[in-house]
Amino acid sequence: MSGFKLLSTCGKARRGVYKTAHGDVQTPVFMNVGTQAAIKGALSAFDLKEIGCQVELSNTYHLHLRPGEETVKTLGGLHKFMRWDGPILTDSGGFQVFSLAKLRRIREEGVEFNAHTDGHLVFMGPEESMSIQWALGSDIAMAFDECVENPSPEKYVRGSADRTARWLSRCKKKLSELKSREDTVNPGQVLWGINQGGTYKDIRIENMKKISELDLQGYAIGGLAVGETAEEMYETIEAVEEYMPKDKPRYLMGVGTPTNIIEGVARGVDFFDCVMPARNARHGHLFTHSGIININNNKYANDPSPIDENCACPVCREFSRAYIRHLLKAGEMLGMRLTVMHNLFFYNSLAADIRKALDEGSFEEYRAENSAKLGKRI
RNA sequence: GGGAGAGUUCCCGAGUGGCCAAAGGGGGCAGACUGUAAAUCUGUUGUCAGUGACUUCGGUGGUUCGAAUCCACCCUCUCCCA
Repeated sequence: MSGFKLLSTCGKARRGVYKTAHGDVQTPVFMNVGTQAAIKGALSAFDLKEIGCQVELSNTYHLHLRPGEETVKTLGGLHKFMRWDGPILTDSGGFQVFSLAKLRRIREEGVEFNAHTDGHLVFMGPEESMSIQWALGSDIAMAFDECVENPSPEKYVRGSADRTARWLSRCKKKLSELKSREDTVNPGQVLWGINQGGTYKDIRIENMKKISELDLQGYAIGGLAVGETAEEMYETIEAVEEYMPKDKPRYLMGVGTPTNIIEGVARGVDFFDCVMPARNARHGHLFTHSGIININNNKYANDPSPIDENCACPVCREFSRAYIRHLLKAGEMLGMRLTVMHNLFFYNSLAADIRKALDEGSFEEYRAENSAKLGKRI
């Protein structure tokens, strides 16, 4: 039902296709983050098609709290619930262990949180996370992990990475139990493992060797872009990439800037996701083919041109910078909707451009021309 | 006509003799944002020169070592009584 096919390579960069229970994913790919089964900025499943989305990403922890996985399951699973029939990846809630750090207690069994919604005590371990993701019916379930901030003490990172690896075995066991025993809305769900180890290459490599033995459907690099420099991030990817299975998709979690994505692809990564295009869009920070602009800046007040002259998105086809700036300044929801649509379209077409360059054998030229340029403020 | 009150920096609004270039909010200007507790957060917002100087609190004059703050008159506005 699922599986990765490598179509071509260019150095470390890979062009592939990944089969899921809800269709094929052309890689490299950027996945669009809709934490609570919605992309912030008022985008729906209708819009996902418009912006060129291949994979939607939702969050186990958030959907567990609200509305609860049983509700979603009763309504036919996440796909039917949000009316998106393409591939869905659910993040395990592991990142919330990190981002809600003040409210947590980590033990071998799992993590106790005080829910950010109302403070009630929530326990989530690998089994709980897998059960929730199974009920949600996503196509790709992520392993429950701990994401440690960088830099962290080596001893802590090692202990955490080892525990995350133990949790991964439990995730795998739990999913196969669920598959054999319990009904679901998506029997084709698969589990991807997550590599951890901070910026310590030996820990990363040791951890990767260990988890690759579990023969999962995909492998992610987690715990990056959480405090370290871009250079450290790239070096970490390079170190661990050698030990990642060649015939499985690689996912660099939570990354990143357009530059990070091009550089990630150049280092053998296939899947990316990031809140940046959506969040920054809401704040007026927009990506263009010539670099980054802040649409709130006074200099755009009377600018009749589109956000990006070279963008084919529905927003750039119709609306001026001046109008979009006005909407954002005036606090109109439409301003956020339009900017988010543009930025996500930009990210999805960035991935499409990368694939095209790989298909045409011109990835290195593409990288040389765009990697630095797309991250520059103009 | 009589009585009461108010006029503060872009706006609203604190401040009733020195610690006031003047709280706070809004607005403006700029910055941050990387598996989303984020329609959030931060800085800045009299002028000029990089620790300082200068011009501001309706106007004019005065009291005082010192005034946005006290006094006099004037201007404008609000409310109440005729």
